[in-house]
Amino acid sequence: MSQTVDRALSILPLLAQGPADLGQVAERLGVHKSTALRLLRTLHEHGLVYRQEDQRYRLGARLFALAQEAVENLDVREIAHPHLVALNDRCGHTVHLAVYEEQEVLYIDKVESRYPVRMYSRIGKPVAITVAAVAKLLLADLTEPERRAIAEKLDYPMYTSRSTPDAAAFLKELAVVREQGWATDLGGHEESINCIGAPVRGADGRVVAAMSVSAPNVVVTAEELLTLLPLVRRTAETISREYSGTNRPKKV
Amino acid sequence: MSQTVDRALSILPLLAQGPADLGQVAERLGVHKSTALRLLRTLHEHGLVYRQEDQRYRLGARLFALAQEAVENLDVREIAHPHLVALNDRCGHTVHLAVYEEQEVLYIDKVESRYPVRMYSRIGKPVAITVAAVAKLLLADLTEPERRAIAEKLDYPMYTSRSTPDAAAFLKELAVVREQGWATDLGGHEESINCIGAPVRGADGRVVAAMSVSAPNVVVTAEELLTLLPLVRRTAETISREYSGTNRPKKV
DNA sequence: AAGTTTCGTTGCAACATATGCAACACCCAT
DNA sequence: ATGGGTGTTGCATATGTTGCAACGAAACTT
Repeated sequence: MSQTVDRALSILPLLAQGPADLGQVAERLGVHKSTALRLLRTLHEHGLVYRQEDQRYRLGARLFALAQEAVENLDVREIAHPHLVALNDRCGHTVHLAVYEEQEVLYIDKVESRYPVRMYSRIGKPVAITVAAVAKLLLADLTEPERRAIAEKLDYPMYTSRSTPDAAAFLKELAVVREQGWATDLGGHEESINCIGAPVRGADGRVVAAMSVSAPNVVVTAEELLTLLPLVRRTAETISREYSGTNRPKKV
Repeated sequence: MSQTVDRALSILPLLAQGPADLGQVAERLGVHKSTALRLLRTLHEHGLVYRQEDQRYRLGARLFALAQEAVENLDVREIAHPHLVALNDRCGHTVHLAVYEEQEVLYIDKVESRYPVRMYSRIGKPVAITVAAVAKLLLADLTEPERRAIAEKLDYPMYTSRSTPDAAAFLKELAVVREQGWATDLGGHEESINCIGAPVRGADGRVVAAMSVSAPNVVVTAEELLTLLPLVRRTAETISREYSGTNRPKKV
């Protein structure tokens, strides 16, 4: 763990929230302005940070290029995408694809129902890990000690009265999900939104990604949403088959 | 310029080419293995780098998350987006939005005609700078010495027989674009694809982004596409107005 | 199975490098 | 003019980073 690099990298999420000037960066990093300046300069040279005309800093172009390459290396996404679209065509609801990476669950694709162009809205943002259907699916596939370790490290915010309250309940839920091969989130994150999900598996049977369909209560009830379960599971299995079949052995 | 940070950041483009193990990273950085290890660890803690099962490193999904968050905060894009969609609704063709940054032109938004969900495909990727209509528009707005400096640094790949052949031709084209306030790419990148574009200007009149409409020959001829020019220019002007109007004075 | 190579990891001492300070330069407002 | 607000530079100190060498573990050979 390198202190200097650590500080420099801490600037990135800070700037992701919006442009900031030198003083703000220094303050939020807890370092002297001159130090912040030099770190920013280095980031700037690598194109990760951009300096706009008012001299404030924000994230730069190269970061986007890198991110693009990073996501291209996730070939699950490419394979899954057309199937997610097809699913969206049939049911009309929002479809998500997520992966587990380093103690986090991240959406890597999304097809939205009403506003097809508003796709970016949440991709890349960390998922509410204790309640989301995709998170349960991904965590349920870890080994028992891993699950336990993570469950105990997590916070359990009560987004709603139906949110997972604590580690014990979470582990129990994971066991259920693990056995039944699918997962739900019924109003656990937002009171009026329900969600059903299924796992995408690699050739060795391990879960490499998870997909879900979300819809608000006002459109369909939880019961109606659950009738889509076979369709969702079938889609996930189709993706799994294609992913395990056409792929080079060692990936993601 | 911080050496430590500089080395750490140099790892990212290196990994963008594909996964690498510790030894490879150390060698290509020209540092000792232990040094590379510590740098990688720091990158890892910030999620920029992911360690796959065979212990090799690759770019992490967090990068994607950061970029995503940053893109959301780019307000040109937010303001322009609905107008791009409206334009797409009317003409049916692919619509692009691009910005210039640090010697590069990048697409930051795209509304595609046939495959509305395939939006991600190229966003964030550098544009073919010597031929694309949006690139001409963005570069044409720079000062004369800047244009000359860039034009001389560029390569001029002959994608097709109509591609811009050299710096002289490029500068001449920029002068034309600058004066007429719009640009075209008629088969300069791909033989069968034509493109027309217009600039988005900020409060001070400077070009902050450029938009374009693209369509293949088989759908509409170049002449037919040109009839859309007034519509495209009007859209760009609408975005410009909204952008300069509702915003605090100093912004990208 | 034992030997051998390869790769990742750790502790440590020496050095190089990042740090905070203080002073300067600059712009905008009063 | 003058004051507060920026961003920027040179410098001496010491903090943090570096390479080394040795360890451990796993993979491959024999």
